[in-house]
Amino acid sequence: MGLAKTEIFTDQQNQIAIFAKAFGHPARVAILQQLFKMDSCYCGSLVDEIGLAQPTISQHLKELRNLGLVKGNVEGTSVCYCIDKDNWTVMKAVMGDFLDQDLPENEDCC
Amino acid sequence: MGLAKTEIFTDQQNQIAIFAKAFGHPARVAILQQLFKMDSCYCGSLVDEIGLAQPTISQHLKELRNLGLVKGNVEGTSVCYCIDKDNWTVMKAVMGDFLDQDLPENEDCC
DNA sequence: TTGTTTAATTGCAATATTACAATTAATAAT
DNA sequence: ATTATTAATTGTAATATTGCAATTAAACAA
Repeated sequence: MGLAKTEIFTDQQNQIAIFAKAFGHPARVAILQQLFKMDSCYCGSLVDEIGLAQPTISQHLKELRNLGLVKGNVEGTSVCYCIDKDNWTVMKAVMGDFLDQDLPENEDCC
Repeated sequence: MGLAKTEIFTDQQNQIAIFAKAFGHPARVAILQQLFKMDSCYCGSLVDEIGLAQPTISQHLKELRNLGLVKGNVEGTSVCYCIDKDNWTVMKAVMGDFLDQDLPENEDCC
């Protein structure tokens, strides 16, 4: 069908998947890395830096904004984007709980 | 188009996106959590546990296997799956470098 | 007001993903 | 050999994602 059956999963599982999806495209990874590097950035700078068309970058920014990982500040005709530190911390905690799982040392079937 | 322009991104950015995509579906998150919890698991057990059809689980397992996060061991008519600890560690390092970025404390445009 | 600049939105085409029924493959059991 | 069990594969339908041209919106500048 193409649509995930989210209702059969826990909120935690769905939230991990939603955050992970945000990082599931290299353009969004690049945007976030650039925002970390520059502390803040304009949409046009990201277009120049990354090399995708302006509507494409704008669309990826929208997804990151909707997730709360990025926030934007209107400055005249420009919009200055930056990482939302608080939500980044929340995301890191959620992903960390998942990624930092550990297996018991003993058994291993494979 | 629907296909990411991977050639304009760094290997690191693409690799982060590929790993993240693996976690971008709650079924794969659930499968991995179950494998951590049980240490190992049969495909049929995952079908019962998660509640998606057998071909669907099998397909998700295949993706996780192709990425190297999971490995399978044939035991008669069953296949025992478990986490590939070594590759999980590699993945954690790659994702960690990305997630643990820090901003300078001072400036903040937004 | 009229242009200029910057970013968001719309519309569309192409590809990817998700899900499952039906089938096939492989091994074990009788 | 036949049957049962388990998982992979195939085929197909539905939805999602990606990318960009064209357009629109909003703020500033002259």
